[in-house]
Amino acid sequence: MRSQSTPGRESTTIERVAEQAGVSAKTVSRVINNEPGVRAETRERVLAAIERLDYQPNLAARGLAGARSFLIGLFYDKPGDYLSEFQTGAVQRCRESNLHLMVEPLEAASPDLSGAVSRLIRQLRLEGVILLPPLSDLPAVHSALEHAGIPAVDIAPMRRRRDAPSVDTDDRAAARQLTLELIGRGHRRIAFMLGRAGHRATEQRYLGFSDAMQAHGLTVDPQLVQSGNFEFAEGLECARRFLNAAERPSAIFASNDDMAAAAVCAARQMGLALPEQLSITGFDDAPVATMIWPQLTTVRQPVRAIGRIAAELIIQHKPHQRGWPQPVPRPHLDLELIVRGSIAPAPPRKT
Amino acid sequence: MRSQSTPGRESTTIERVAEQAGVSAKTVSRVINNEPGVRAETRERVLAAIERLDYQPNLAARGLAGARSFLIGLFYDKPGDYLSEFQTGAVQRCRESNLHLMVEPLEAASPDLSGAVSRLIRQLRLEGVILLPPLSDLPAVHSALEHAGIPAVDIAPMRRRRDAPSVDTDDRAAARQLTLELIGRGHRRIAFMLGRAGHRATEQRYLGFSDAMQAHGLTVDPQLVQSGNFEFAEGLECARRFLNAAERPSAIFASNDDMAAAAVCAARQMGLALPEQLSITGFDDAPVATMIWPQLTTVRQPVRAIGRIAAELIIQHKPHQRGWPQPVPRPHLDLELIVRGSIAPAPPRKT
DNA sequence: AATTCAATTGTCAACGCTGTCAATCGACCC
DNA sequence: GGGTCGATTGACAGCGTTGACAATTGAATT
Repeated sequence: MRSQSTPGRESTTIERVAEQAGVSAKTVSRVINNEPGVRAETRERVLAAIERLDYQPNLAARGLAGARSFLIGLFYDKPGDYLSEFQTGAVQRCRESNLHLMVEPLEAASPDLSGAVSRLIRQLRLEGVILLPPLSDLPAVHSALEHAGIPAVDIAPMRRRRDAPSVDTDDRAAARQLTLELIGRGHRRIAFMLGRAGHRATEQRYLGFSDAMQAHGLTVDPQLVQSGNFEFAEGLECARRFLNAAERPSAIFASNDDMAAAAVCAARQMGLALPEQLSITGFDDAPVATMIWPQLTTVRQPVRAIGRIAAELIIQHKPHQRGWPQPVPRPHLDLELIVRGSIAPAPPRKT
Repeated sequence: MRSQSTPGRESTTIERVAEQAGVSAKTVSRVINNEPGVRAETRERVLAAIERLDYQPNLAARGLAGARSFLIGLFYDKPGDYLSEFQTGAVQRCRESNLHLMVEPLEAASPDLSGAVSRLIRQLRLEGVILLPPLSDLPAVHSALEHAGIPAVDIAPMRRRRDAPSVDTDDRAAARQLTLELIGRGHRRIAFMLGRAGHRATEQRYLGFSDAMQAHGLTVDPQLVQSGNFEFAEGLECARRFLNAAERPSAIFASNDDMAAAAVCAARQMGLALPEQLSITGFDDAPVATMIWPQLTTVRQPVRAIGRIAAELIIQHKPHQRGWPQPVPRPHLDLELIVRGSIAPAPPRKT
């Protein structure tokens, strides 16, 4: 035998299982891969042997010999709370199919993005890739992946690609609903804080807001639509501008919770009573939503579920069909409106 | 040739590079692995060929043929903001050595924890594993790893294992320093909110607090030391108990920012002016620290750097030396005290 | 009983690389 | 000129699994 570096660690091979079960290695392989054409009784016997020997197939060997690699890539740009939540969902789904997730941070702004992607996929032979925004909108990434013939799932992309699956939630509908909560409480003059440009969420949330306002014949004051870039700091500035406007809004709809938290701070610093004098809504149900007072009315994103579905889409994709079937899967996910203390009936209008 | 499932995707092999460079495959392998005993000129030639052909060695093949797998595992229990930050640091370091990180969530409470660990390492042949708390303190995990002869780095473990490396920060010193900031502002009656039991941070932060109090001859009222379990909700309860105490503390030291945010909420609901009537400190410099008003005085954890170092330790570990060298590496990391608006001089004492 | 055919199982090579060990090279020495 | 020795390089056999294809089995059919 060849000297193994890890002393004494001979792990069971498929050969040993075959011996135990009294079949050939190939048959064991068939059982492992759930291939058809194995008699039930034989399958049982093999399964028992696997169990008895506590056999685990070697991933590297499977990857080398076969067409599959059992590896899925998760490419992201910036870390964040939602990332770990998302990846946990994705890993869960992977486990059910004996796949593994390789997380790879990628500089969205890097000049050699497509080179980096190309190197990764050739090195790892990924079976598929999940792209988190803003990577899900970068042509450099898409083309490298497509060139290699590797299926990719876009998460919340700005523009859906033809023949490519994506996972996203109906932010527009949720934003509409959230806005209706404000309108229903008598708010008429509502400020809207936009997110970062180039994100689907930014666009959709504004559209939903707009829908609701229009449906009620309310006009949106352009001065009350400004960007906070999804960041607390910029949200703070933005909120101050809103609150110093000639005619103060009675509510602020922030496109994410961080900015909503900023609005809370700004309002408090100006001595406004919350939520009596100003209603505030956020989006995402981020940790901060319940760590401030008043707690934010917001929309919960099923982040873990989205991760799970993204993995599911890759897994469902049949390797031999290059490209995706028509129609491309478009799973639907429901958002949950969460009403908390940060909104209240609009104060009586000063004449 | 054997039919590849990915049509037309013939990636360059080591053989092709060898041909280009006019050497044998083995020599190319030597260059790739930085093995000694290759003439400089030859090395150049091979490197040039690799460059020209844009060759990427196949990970599965390397893993199968050689003693290494080029895979490091990151085992965690619960996702969270710090996880994605940590893993990003770890991946960065891995990249520099052409390694990859496999993230694997593991149920700390699972009855078959050691089985799960054992299956993972046999399937993946991990070169090393990074254990995030609380996994870094579970004997089931350690023993499975040790049994397989796989090096593991414990992150912030409660008890350091003999002959096993760990990465942690000097929370005790930082907590001491933070407490001194309070004492220096005249605070004498300070409440301490503990974290979750079984975490090193919980223990060390309290000790640091205790150190500082003792150094100044201040007594710690046992009624003012209670646990908020590192969670906002429980922190809220805990803060209320502190603030309703017969003699109210003039400051609260919360063991993390989430609980500090809870203290802020609790105080505000009781109508206290912050920070004039109550100073509050947190720990970690979590996102919430700067998203509330007043912003939290806290301690920044170099999370990404810790991740990087954890990977470094695994990488430095020489595979042929089973176990770790004496003395086991104990890298030192500095914490950064960040003074923000949540602390102020103690109000004059009533009497 | 011979034939047929689908179902089941096995044989063998190959996946792309590295470990082992042998071969070659070239400088240096007697 | 031949010999010696360390430095380089190469030949070759796997690593553990799966793909292609051949072999075997056994029930149904003639």
